[in-house]
Amino acid sequence: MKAVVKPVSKPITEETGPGVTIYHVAERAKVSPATVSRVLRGTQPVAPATEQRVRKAVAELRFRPSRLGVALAERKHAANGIVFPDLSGPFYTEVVLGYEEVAAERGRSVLILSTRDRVDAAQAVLSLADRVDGMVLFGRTVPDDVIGEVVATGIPVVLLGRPAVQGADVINTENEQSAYQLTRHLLDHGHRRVVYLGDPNGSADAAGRWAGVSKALREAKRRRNIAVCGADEQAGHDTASELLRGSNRPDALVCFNDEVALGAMLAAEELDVQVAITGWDDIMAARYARPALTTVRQPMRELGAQAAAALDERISGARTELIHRVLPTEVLIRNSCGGHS
Amino acid sequence: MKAVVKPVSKPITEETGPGVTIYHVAERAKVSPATVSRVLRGTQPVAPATEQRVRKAVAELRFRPSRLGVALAERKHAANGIVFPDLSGPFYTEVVLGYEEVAAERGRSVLILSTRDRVDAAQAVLSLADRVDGMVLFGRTVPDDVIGEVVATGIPVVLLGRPAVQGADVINTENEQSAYQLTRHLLDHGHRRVVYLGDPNGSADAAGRWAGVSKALREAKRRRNIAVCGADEQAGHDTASELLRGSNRPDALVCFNDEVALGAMLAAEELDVQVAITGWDDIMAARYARPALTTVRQPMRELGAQAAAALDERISGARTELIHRVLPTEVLIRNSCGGHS
DNA sequence: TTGTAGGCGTTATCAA
DNA sequence: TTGATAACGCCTACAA
Repeated sequence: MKAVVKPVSKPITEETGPGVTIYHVAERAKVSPATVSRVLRGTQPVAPATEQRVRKAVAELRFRPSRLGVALAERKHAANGIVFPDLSGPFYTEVVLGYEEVAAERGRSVLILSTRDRVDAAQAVLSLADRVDGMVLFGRTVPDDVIGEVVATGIPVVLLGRPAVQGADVINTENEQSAYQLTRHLLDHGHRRVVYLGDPNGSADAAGRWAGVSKALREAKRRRNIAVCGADEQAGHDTASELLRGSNRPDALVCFNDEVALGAMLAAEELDVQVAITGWDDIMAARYARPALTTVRQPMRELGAQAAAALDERISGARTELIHRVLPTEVLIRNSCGGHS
Repeated sequence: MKAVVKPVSKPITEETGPGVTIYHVAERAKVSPATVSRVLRGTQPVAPATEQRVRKAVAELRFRPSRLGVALAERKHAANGIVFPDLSGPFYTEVVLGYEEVAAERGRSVLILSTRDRVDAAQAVLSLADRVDGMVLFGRTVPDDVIGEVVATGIPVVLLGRPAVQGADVINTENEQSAYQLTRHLLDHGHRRVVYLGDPNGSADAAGRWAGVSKALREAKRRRNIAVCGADEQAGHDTASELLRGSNRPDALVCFNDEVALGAMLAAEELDVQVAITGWDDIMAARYARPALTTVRQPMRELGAQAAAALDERISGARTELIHRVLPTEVLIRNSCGGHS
């Protein structure tokens, strides 16, 4: 029996738990570290008797392989990142959950990064990039050139809710068609002056929705009104407030998302005016608002899950060509758009 | 000028970006790898001219130190974990955001793990434990013994919304006092038959709230009614539905959280009965429900932020003794508890 | 100020 | 079937 070759600085004591290395186990089981590794990973056959000894030693010393060592040797993190602008509202939340679930199934951990009012977002994203094997990026987080840099690092990137960037997969949810449908519905029910509340320059989603609204209005030979507006309750409230107070008051507001729509509802309530309102996302509050909010439901879990799967395919090399996928959404007509169902 | 000592398998070419190691940089700048490291980390003074050469080489080769190598050498992950049961509802979401924000400030990445209906939760938590330098665990995720194992691995652990476990920091939000206050309010306004909807065995929070309700009822010499109930909308709806249909119908329901309360409101609406209802958490839908839901607001962001800070203190060694902190909450009286403000 | 060399904890190739 | 050995990519005493 030869002596263990590598001299370990920390004397091999009977220490237990953290601090125990594969060398300690090897010594105790009277085998080489290589054999311990083989037993633990099942990469090569090991004699039953040897395996028993090794497993015994592992158990007695409570050995757990160091992720740090494994990661360096394998040259991979076994982790994915996900970057989102915020987590408010159930939208991102559900996406993250769907993502985490699938990633976990595939044995990958998930690192999150919120860029919410962070000035060094680009830096943060880049630094995340060298802690993961791949990452998904939501639109509205960092500019295109940063995404380019991430892609250049060589890790697979999946974009969500954002226009394509060279070298990255893209998964979006349908916007234009649903927005068109929503607007048609309003027009068909007699609404004449429809205004879109959102910022087409703010995100690809906002632009897509506006395109749909716009198309329906054009077809109906109606004015294509838009009120550029932020994406939260307050912005919705303030913008709607102004519109509803002005002359030539709108009779329908197609809002970028539910938060904006709910803010707008509040404004209408305050001013005691009747106006049809629609949102987007189907957040919980949308169901509880009175009248219940007409909105569009996106397959959020699915979006996250598909993103994780897409990443995994690229990381594992199972797929090399890029994908560009659009998931269908569902229009939910409730009462806020006029009381007809 | 001696040759670089360590022979690198990958020939040192003029390759750029990923794959470039500190040796490539060293060679190009005609210094040793050690010097490159010194420049990049600023750990030791380096002659200005040398520094220039190194920085130039770094830029030209687009060198980024491998996290894998750094982590192993430093023997730390520079990452924290957070384990939560779910992300539904803004509660966990906000906590995670507060956590991530502070962790990022301190230069740590955040790994998330959701245990939601995952059968191998314990395994997942343990495996997360060896990818991070410390972690926070929400109550209702894994049993005490698993937490014990995590603590045994040697990493600092912070518990949230869960009774103390040997060796871990604990941060909770106030439950009993607020529940007491809420119940007193109901009693003072003439409600006689108050029922608590929640499961004291389900979580420490649920138990604390029941304790407060219980105390108020006892003092008022009222029956201490409890209906064991899950923590989601559906459970709230079903439980309330049954209670409100039975004889001796309650005139007030103190619910474990807003989801339960909103479900209960739906049930009351369906049955067309009047009943005071209160929730907990102040989720967005609580404000939009009609009547608006009386509830209790917890400092969620703050909870996450404090958890991150606490973890950091322990990891950095700035603090060794354990803390056990309780953050104050705020009772928000709205209309669902009777219409008096 | 700079270089040498060993260590961090695994994995995996190549012999034996 | 098993062991020796060389990576993996960086950090940092210790020497010079």
